Amino acid sequence: MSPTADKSRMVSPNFITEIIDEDLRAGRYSQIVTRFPPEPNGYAHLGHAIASYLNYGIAHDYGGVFRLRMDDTNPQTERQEYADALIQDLRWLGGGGSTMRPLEGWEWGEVEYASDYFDELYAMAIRLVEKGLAYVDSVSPKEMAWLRGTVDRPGTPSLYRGRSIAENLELFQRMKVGEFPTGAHVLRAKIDLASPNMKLRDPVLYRILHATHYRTGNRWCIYPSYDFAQAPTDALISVTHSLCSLEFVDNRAVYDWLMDNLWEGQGTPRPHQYEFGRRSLEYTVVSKRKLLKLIGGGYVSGWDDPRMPTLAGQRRRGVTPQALRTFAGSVGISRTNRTVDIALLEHAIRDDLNTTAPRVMAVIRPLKVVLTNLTTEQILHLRYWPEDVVRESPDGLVSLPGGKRVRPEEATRPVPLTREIYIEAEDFEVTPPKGFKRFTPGGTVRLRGAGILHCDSFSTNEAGEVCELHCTLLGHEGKAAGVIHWVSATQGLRAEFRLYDRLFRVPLPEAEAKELEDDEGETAEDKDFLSFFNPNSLEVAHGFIEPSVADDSLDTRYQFERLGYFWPDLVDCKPGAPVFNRIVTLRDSWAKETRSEGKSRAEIRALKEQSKPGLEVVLSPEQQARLEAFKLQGIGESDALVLARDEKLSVYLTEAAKHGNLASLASWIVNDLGSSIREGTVKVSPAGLAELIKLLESGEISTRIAKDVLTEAQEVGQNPADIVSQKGLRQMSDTSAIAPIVERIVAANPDKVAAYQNGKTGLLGFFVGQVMRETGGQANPQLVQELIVRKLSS
RNA sequence: UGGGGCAUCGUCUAAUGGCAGGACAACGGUCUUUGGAACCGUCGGUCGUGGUUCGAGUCCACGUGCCCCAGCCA
Repeated sequence: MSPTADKSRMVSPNFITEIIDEDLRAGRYSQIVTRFPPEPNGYAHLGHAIASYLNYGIAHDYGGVFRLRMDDTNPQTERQEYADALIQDLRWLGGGGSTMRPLEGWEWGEVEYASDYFDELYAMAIRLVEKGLAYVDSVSPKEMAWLRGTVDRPGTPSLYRGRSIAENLELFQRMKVGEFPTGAHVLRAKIDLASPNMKLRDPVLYRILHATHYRTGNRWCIYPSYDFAQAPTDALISVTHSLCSLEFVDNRAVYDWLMDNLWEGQGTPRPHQYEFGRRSLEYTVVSKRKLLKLIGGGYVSGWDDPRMPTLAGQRRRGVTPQALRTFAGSVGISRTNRTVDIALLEHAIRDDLNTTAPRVMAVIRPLKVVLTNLTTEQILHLRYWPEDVVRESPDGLVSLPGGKRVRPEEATRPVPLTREIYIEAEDFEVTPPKGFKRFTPGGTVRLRGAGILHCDSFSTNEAGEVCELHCTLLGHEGKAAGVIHWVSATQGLRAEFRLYDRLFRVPLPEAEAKELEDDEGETAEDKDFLSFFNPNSLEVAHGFIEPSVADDSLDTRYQFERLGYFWPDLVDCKPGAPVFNRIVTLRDSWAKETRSEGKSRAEIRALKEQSKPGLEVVLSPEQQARLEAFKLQGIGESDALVLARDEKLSVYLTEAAKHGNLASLASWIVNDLGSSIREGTVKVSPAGLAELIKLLESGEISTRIAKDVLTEAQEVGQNPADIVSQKGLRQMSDTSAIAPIVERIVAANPDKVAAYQNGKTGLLGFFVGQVMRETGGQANPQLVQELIVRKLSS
C-alpha cells in the first residue's frame, strides 16, 4: 500500500494506528488489547473477515492481545450453531487452510462470551442504580418511543423516572428473579431526555426476556442491551481500543458515560471506542436479511453456496484464507463507508493461487478431434509448473498436488495422448474473428505438450454445428500463433464443472434497487435487489479432465490451463463422479465484451448532482449594518461577512482593535482563532493577539512564525509575544544569510533542479520548504522564494 | 426536520501547510508452448465557490452530495 509500509505489518498505518502510537507514546496503555465481537445470529461473511482482520492485525502489529468475544445478549436470535460456525470460520480465516504457505494462524486465548459476564454486568447495573444514575421504567415500548420525542422534539420524562433509589433497587431485583412478564419493565440510564443525540435519551440498559439462552439457559430472564454489554465487557476483558463500524458513532457518548460512571477509580485504564467505515463488495450483498432472501427464494443452495459472500461459501468455492487476508489488508481502513472493486478480491485470489496451484488440463465444453496419423498411444510426461513459477520459487522447489515440495524436474504427471482427444469447443472457429489465435479449418495450432496440429477437415451435425475435427499431428518443431489445451477422449475422466460468476448483474444491486423505488414509487418488496440477481451466476458444464487427478488428494487446487483455478466440491464430489468448482477465471486480456450493465458509482453520483442553486446568506438588519461598517474599515468582503454574522467574533475583534489595527486583526480572528472563539475555548486574549500582530507588522517576525506561535499559544495558554521573546524568534531577512542556504539546497538536488527547469514548477514549494526547514521556519519566505526563482532561472 | 459522520484517479488508499504518490482496473508494448504469470510504459484524481498564505488536498467561510440516529436489535 503506502511506500513506507512495513512488510511485517498486517495493517497499513491508518487513523487508528496513529491514535495507538500516541497512546503508547503518552504511556496511557502498556499493552494493546483489541477484540472482535460478532453476534452469533448468522454466519461470518466478508465484512466479518475485514473487521476481524483489522482487530487481529492491530493486536499483532503492536505485540498485543486479540480476543474473540461472542456478543450474545439476545437469546431470541442467537444459537450455539452460529457461535460454533463463527469460531470455525474465523480459525479457518486465520489459518493456513490448504494453502502451502507458512502458517500465520490467528491465536486467541479462550473464546470470550458476553454471557459469561452477566453476573458482573448485573452488579454494575446495581451500582448505577445506587448512584441514582439508572431507573426502572414501566411504560410500554410504544409509549417509550413516544416519550423519547423525535429528532426535532425533545423527549419527556416518563411517570417513573423519579422513582427512589430504594424502589428502583427493589424492582430491578424483582425483574431479575422473574416476577414480571417479558417487556413489563426495563432498566434505563438516567442521562438526558432532551439531548440532540437520540442515543443519550435514557438508553435501555436491561430488558426482561423470558427466553432460553443457548449458554445460560434459564438462569437469567433479564438481558443487557447492546450499549450496556459493550463498554463494561470491553473493560472487564481489558480491551484498550474498541473498534466498531461507523453506525455506532452516536453510541460512543453512551460508552463514555458508562465508563465515566462505572470505571473511575478502578486502577486499570478504561477502553475507548473508535469507529471505522464499513467495506462492502461490488456485485454482492452481505446483510443477513438479504442473504436469507437469496436462500429462501432458492436463488442459492444455502449459506455455503460458493457464490455466497459468506466465509463458508468462499471456503467451499476454494478461495484460500491467505487470499482473503491479502484482500482485507489491501482494502485498508478509513472513516468512510466504501464499496470495493471486486477485481481487488479476484486479484488477491489469483495472486495466491498462481504460485500454489499446479497446472493440469481439463476440457469443459468438449469437441472431438481425431488425430489421423497417430497410430500408437503415447504417455507424455508433462510438467505441473510453468518455467516462470519454477524460476521465482524462493526455495527452488515446487509443489505436487498433495502439497509435497519437490525439485522441478520431479514435478511431472503422466498424460495419455490417444488417437481421439477433446479440445475446447470455443478454441475452434470456422469463421474466426479478427485477431483469433486458435484453431481454424486448414490452420495450425499448438496442442499443449503434444506438438503442432493441422486441421485437415471438420464435420458438422444436422444443426450445422461443428462436431468433429480430423487433424494431423505434426512434430514439436515449428511455430503456431496459439496454444490450446486438450484431454484424451478415451482415458480422460468425465467430470462436472461448476462455473461461478458474479451473484448480481450490477455492481451495486442495493443502490439500483433504491433507484427503482425512488423513480417508480415501487417499494423494496415489489422489486428489490433480487431483480438484479444474475441468472448466469452458476453454469454447470460436463466435460473431461486428465486422469492424473484421480490419484490426487481431494483438497487440491489446480489451475486448469487457460480456463481458471478449480478444486473439487467437497460436498458433492463422489468417487468416480468428480465435481469441480471454478474458484476464479484467469485474467482474459482478449476480453470480448464488458458484461457489466449497471451504472457505475460515478454515474449514480452524477445523476444526483443536479445541484440546486446555493442560497444567499440572509443577514439581519444589525448584521447588515455591521458588515457595511467592517467593509468601510478595510476588512475584506469574505472576512467581514463571517465577522458580521458572528456576535462572539465581532466582540473579540472590537476588543482586540483597542490594541491594534482592526483590518489586519480581522483575518487572523476569522481564519486562525474562529473556531476556538466560537467554542469558547480560546486561550489567546484579544490584547495578546494584537501584540503579536504588531510584531508581525513591524517585520520582526514572519507570518509563518506568527502562525506557529499562535498555535502554540492556543495549546499551552501562554501569551504569544512571550513565546516569541522566550524562543528568540526573529525573521531572517538578510539576503547574505539566506543565499548560501539556497545555494546549498539547489546544489544538493540537481535532479529536482532539472525537473523544475523542464516545467515542473510545483517543485518551487519543495525548495522553499527545504530552506524553511533548515532555518527553523525563521527565514522570510517571500525572500526565500525570490532567491530560489532567481537562482533556478539563471 | 435536530444531532452526528463523511467526501483525493473508474475503485481502494497515501500525502499531518512545501514534488498529489501507490495498488487494482483499463489501455499499449516486451516476453511467453497458458490470450496466464512476469517486466516496461500510458491514461487518469483533490465535490463546488470564495477567503487566508510566499505556498492549500490539508486552515477559514458558504454551498452541494452521501451515510447514521427517533428497537425493550446489534
